[in-house]
Amino acid sequence: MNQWPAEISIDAFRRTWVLEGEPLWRRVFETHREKMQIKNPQIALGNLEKIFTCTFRLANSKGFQAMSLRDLSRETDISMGGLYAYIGSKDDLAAAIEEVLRQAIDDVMSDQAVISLDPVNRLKAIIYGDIYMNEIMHPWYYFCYLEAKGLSREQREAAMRMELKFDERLRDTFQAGVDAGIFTMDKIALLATNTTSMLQQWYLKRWKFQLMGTQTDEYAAFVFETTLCNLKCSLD
Amino acid sequence: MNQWPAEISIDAFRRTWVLEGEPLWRRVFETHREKMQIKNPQIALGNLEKIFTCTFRLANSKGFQAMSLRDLSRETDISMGGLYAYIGSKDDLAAAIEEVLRQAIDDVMSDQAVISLDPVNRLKAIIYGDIYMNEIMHPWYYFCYLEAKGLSREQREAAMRMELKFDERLRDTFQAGVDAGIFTMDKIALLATNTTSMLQQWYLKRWKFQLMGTQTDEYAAFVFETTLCNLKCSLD
DNA sequence: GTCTATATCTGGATAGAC
DNA sequence: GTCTATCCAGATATAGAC
Repeated sequence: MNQWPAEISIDAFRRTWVLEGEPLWRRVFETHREKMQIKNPQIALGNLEKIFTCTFRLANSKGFQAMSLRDLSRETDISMGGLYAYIGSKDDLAAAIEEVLRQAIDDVMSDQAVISLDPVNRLKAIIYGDIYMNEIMHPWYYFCYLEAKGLSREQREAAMRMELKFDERLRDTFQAGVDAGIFTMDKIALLATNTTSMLQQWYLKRWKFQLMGTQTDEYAAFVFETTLCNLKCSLD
Repeated sequence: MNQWPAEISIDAFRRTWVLEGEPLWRRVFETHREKMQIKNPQIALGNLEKIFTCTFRLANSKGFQAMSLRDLSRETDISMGGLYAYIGSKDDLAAAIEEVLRQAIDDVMSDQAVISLDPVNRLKAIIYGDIYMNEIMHPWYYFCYLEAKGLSREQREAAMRMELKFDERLRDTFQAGVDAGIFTMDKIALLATNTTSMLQQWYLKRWKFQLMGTQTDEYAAFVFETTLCNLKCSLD
C-alpha cells in the first residue's frame, strides 16, 4: 500500500502514485481488457494512449457529444474499424474514462497514512495531494466533470458519492481540530463543500489561473491558508 | 435605472429586477424578434416560454447536444415545423439563451447604487444580489455554464469577460476596504476568484445543498461571512 | 490487428398544404 | 401560424478483405 512521503511536493507525489505515462496506460489496458479485441499489450498501450489523449483534446474543446468518431479516427490516425477493436462503443469510451479516474482517486483517497497526522497537517496533506492529482490528471477530471450528464446513472451516482466522501474526509479533519480545541468553526459542512470546490477550481478554471499566472503550489497554499483562516475565525 | 433597495432580501430583489414571468418572456421576444417568423406577441410569449423551459429541462438532464429537436417538439407539443418559426436553428436557441442571461446580468451589474456603499455593505450587496439572481434564473445559469463549449467563440469570450468583470468588481471592493484600513488581505485576486466560485456553486451544486438542506439566505450569509473572515485574517 | 467499404439510422432543416 | 411529409448530411457500427 502506497502512502504519502514526509515531504509534500508534486515530485514526491508523482513518485508515490504513478498516475501518468506507461504505467497509467497499462492500468487502462488491464481494466478494460475484456471490452477490447486486442490482446497484445505491446500493441495496445500506444494506441490506447492515442485514443484517450485525442479524446480529451477533442472533447475538451468541442464537447464529447459533438466529437464524432470520424474526428477521433482522423486525429488518432486509426481507422474507424480500428477504433472499434479498442472500444465497445462511443459511450463505452466515456465510461472507461470515468472508471479509470474513479479508480485512481479511490486508490489515493484510501491512503491510511494521512489519518494518523494531526488535524492541521492532515488538512495540508489532503489539500496538496488533491491539487497535485488534479494537476497531473487534469484532462481526466475536466472531462468527467463536464461530460457527467452523458454518463450512465450508476456512474453519475458513483461520482457524486465520491465527492460526498471527499467532503466527509474534510469534515472529519475539521471536526478533529475542533475537538482538539484548535479550530472554532461551526459551519463545518458548508466549509467542507467550499474547500472541495476551491480544489475543483484548479482544473475547472485553468484559463483564469493561467491569466493570473498562478502556480500550482501557490494555489495549494492559498486553499490551505484560507481554509485554515476560516477554521480559526469566529464569525460574528 | 433600477437600483438596490435599502433592504436586502430576495423579495425586494424580485420586485426591483423583474427576471421571471411574463416580463422575462416579453424581453426574450423583443431581443429575438428579427430571428422569428412570429410577429404577434400574444401568441409568441406562451410558446417561447414552453420552448425555453422545456429546453432547460431536457438539456439540463441529458445535455443540449444529446437533446434532439424531436425531443423538444414532443415535450413542447409544438411540431418540428412549428419550432422553426421561433428559432433559426438549434445553435440559435443556445445562443439566444446565453444572450438573454448575459443581458440580464449586465443590467443588474451596472447598478450604480452599489458603488456608493462602504466596502462591507458593498460586498454584502454584491454577494446577496448574485445569489438571488442565481436562484431566480437558475436554469439559465446552469445551462450557460455547462453548455459553454457548444457556443460560438464570441459568446464564450463574452461569458469569460463577464466573469472577469465580476471578479474585478469584487477586487475593487476588497481594495477599497484595504485602503480604508478595514481589511488586511494580500491575495486579493485569488480571494476574488474564490468568492466568485462560491457564488457559482449555488447553481452548480444544487443537489448537494438540497441534500444538506441549505437555504438561500443561509448560503448567502455563509459566502459573505467567510469572505469577510478571509479579508480580516492575516495569513502569516 | 488493421483497413476499406458499407449498412443503417438519427436528427437538423425545409417545402408546401391547410 | 401551425402541421405533415420529406430531404439529406453525417453519425455509429459492422462485415469482410488483407
